[in-house]
Amino acid sequence: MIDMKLFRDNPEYLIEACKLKRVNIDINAGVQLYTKRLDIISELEQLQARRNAASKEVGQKKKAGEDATEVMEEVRTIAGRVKELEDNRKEVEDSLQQLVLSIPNHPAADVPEGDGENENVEIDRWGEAPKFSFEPKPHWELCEELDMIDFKRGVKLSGSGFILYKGLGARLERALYTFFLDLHTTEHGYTEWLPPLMVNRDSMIGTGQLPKMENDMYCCDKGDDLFLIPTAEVPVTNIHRDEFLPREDLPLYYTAYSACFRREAGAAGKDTRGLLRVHEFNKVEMVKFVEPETSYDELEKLRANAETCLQRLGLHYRTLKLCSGDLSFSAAKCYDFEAYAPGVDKYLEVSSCSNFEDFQARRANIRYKDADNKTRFVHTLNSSGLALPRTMVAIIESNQQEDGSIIIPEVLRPYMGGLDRISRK
RNA sequence: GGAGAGGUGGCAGAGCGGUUUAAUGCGCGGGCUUGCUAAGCCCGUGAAGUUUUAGGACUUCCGCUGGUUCAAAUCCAGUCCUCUCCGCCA
Repeated sequence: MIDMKLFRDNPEYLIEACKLKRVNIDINAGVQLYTKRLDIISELEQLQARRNAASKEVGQKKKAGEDATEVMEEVRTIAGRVKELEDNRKEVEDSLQQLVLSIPNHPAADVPEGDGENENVEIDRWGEAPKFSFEPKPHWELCEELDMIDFKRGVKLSGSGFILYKGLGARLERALYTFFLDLHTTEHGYTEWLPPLMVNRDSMIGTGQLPKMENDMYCCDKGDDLFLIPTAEVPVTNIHRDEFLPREDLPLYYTAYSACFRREAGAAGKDTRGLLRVHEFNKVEMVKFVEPETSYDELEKLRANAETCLQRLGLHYRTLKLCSGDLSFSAAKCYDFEAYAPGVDKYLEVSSCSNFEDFQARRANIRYKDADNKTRFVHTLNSSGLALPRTMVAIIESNQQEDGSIIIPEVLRPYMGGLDRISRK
């Protein structure tokens, strides 16, 4: 249940959040609903108090053998009015709930204000773009030539945006997510999970995909009301939904590999060639549950963990700090990492690294007791580490040779049976 | 899919229409006493909300949603989940 207090405490804050995130919502309507709700509750509680007392009185009178009809009649009258008020209350709370769920998180103070991706700020670059003595090819050509991906049959099976990996292509995919998982579990201190790929509605609301993004989610609605996860963030963050976390367990570091499913509604035709934008892809995700005071330090550590993935693979990349208008619905602050792919000559987003503060914890009701034994919401964070298709693009295009072969990054070779290059047959 | 059993506080587990103000135990917190690989005793101990200068007061919550009743943890219906057995099946 969302914290309704938001309305009373600081509507201006919510209005500002909507403005910065470029979301159009009438907060004042919510404030009115909130006030109305308080009035209803106030009358309701007085009546309930009287009813409880009177009911007890009936019991006592009956036990003493006295006549209780008068009190019984009073309770009956009260019960009618109570029913009426409860109906009103439910109606008001449903509307309010709907509104509260559609308010985005407020951006952190150091997030630049801006409209969209053009106003994101590049804050760092690592490595250098590879140089070629020949014209580098795009990955879709290389993958076809090296028999790594069967694009045509993938389309036959499921439609555009579904990838059929083959041979060493499939092996490289497996090598990549295995490498990431090993890195996070052995060097970065994360616990590995393997979650369900379908989750219920409560889970989708908990992390903030619903209600806003319902159109972008694959839904299995043959009476099941289940959704295919768009990221492992959803099941992994919801592991602790409706739970109290022992303070001594914090911070919790979780990682999970999963397939991810996105309808990408409205994105057709835009940078969709090859592996650039697909409906189903593999990803390794990192999720943290931390005490609020530490969450921005944890964000920097998380960021370093994600960057380690790119650095070990030897990929040139840049780091962006997202502006308010490009931040996701749930995020307070977010870094994007974009790997350079020379074949398409583009920087491709391979990871998003976000602090959600208590936004998801409020929706998913994830709490802990602080040092003063006060009940508080934890802060949640997550980062891809990494999303595979575009990482694959960057690896393939960056490591291509004039003869059309691809050099396999050293860290992946143990996962490729020692193979150091993928060549034409 | 069929049949049965069950879902109560951090945990275990009573209660099965009206002093339930949810027993009792464990755990946890505080205090006292005594010291010999320790224990004993006492007190306290769920969440959300409203209200009060304070102490406190009030409401809601016994899986969830409805219903019956003057009154529901307790009765009824639906639903979700767990367990046992049967069936089917990778």
